[in-house]
Amino acid sequence: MLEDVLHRDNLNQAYLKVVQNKGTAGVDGRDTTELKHQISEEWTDVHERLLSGTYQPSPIRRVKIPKPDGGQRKLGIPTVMDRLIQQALNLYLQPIYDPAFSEHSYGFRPGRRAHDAVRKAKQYINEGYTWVVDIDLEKFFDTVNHDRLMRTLSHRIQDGRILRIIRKYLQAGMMDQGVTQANTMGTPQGSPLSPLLSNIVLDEWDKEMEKRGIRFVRYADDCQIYAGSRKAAERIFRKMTRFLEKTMRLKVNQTKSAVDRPWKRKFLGFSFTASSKGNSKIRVHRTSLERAKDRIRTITSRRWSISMEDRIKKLNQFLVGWRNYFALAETPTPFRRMMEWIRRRLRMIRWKEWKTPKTRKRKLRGLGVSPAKAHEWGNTRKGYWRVACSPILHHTLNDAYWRRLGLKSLI
DNA sequence: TGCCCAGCCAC
RNA sequence: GUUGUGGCUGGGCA
Ligand SMILES: Nc1ncnc2c1ncn2[C@H]1C[C@H](O)[C@@H](COP(=O)(O)OP(=O)(O)OP(=O)(O)O)O1
Ligand SMILES: [Mg+2]
Repeated sequence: MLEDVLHRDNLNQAYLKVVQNKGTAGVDGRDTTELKHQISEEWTDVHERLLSGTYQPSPIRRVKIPKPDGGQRKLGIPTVMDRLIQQALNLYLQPIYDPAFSEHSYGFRPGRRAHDAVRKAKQYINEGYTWVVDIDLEKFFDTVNHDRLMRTLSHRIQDGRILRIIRKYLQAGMMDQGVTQANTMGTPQGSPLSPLLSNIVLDEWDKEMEKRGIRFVRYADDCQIYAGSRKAAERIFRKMTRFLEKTMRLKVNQTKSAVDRPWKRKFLGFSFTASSKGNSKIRVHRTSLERAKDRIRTITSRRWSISMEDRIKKLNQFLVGWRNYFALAETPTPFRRMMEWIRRRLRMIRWKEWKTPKTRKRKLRGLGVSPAKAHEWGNTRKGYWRVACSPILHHTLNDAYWRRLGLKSLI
């Protein structure tokens, strides 16, 4: 019921999410800090029009951002008011739809992690299904068919007012450089409701695969299907391509999709080691490792004026976060070599704040080092480095290392 | 247990 | 200039 969507508690939660996301303004130029004020001024009117079915959402704002593969991602940013309403719809619809989704679907779903999807994939491979049909959809969100989506929504949602609001959001159009344009397909990349809608769309595909007893793992539009032979995999690929394009009206991305061995493919940032004895292991895919190196290069770039301490803090929090996700890998990631590489890069930077022994000693004292030790270590750059910076980097490798040096905390 | 902040990853 | 969903890590507050 629409009244449940617009209930105080639901709206309050939706409001908090919009504000805490700290996103930027939509076409009306109002940002999240103004939302409270905007609600107090406009909500009674908006609420009225939502109930009477005369609410008209604003068009989305087009923003293009670079994709990791070099392409462009076209974001569609709704106004904060529309984000609030969509958050409320999402909070209401998520618990209705999510429990009915497939066990093998992992993307955009509460309580489900990419790690579980990768573990499941590994299990299939080690059960002997060593051929994979790797399917990715082309411009997935942008190609979602409105009529099909609305029809599937109408199966579970009785309240026609909710359906009409969702349809209005799908048809809200976009505004680019002052020109508004209507749109006939797709759900905006950047709308709070889009991820759930996309899962509602692809749930039909999940059900189709389950009906055929296919072993698969899906994360958003990235689906891995496992088979025992190349022939079987290719047959599934043809069947699924036909299903997706003919009956679902979506497009299979020919350059990103393929039938191959799992260890030749990337899935959620990981890949696998080759094995014919059911002994494949999870490893970090090289492109993910390259992206990490790129990030480190920019943090340790000489052209970036930032204090050494801040640089190391940034580096450390990146490495800790990065490693946390990729710790799932079972092959030893070359962390030690990476650390050496990072240290070499940092040493090449001329840090002017450490020019004199005096400033170095004062810093060490501030870190809780005894006067005698501060004198000893602060005299040389090398000594300062070893005590004040190196342990932080080492910390990501070995927690015991810097405790040994008698430093409690640098961060 | 709840809330807030910073960040990382997937899509 | 960068939206969204979901997950996770670290820190802080009571
Ligand atoms: N940063 C993001 N913000 C919002 N939505 C996103 C973001 N990244 C991915 N998505 C959503 C929208 C995409 O259509 C969907 C699948 O991602 P992805 O396959 O990388 O792109 P895509 O399917 O739109 O283009 P491509 O043709 O390159 O596959 O996930
Ligand atoms: Mg895609």
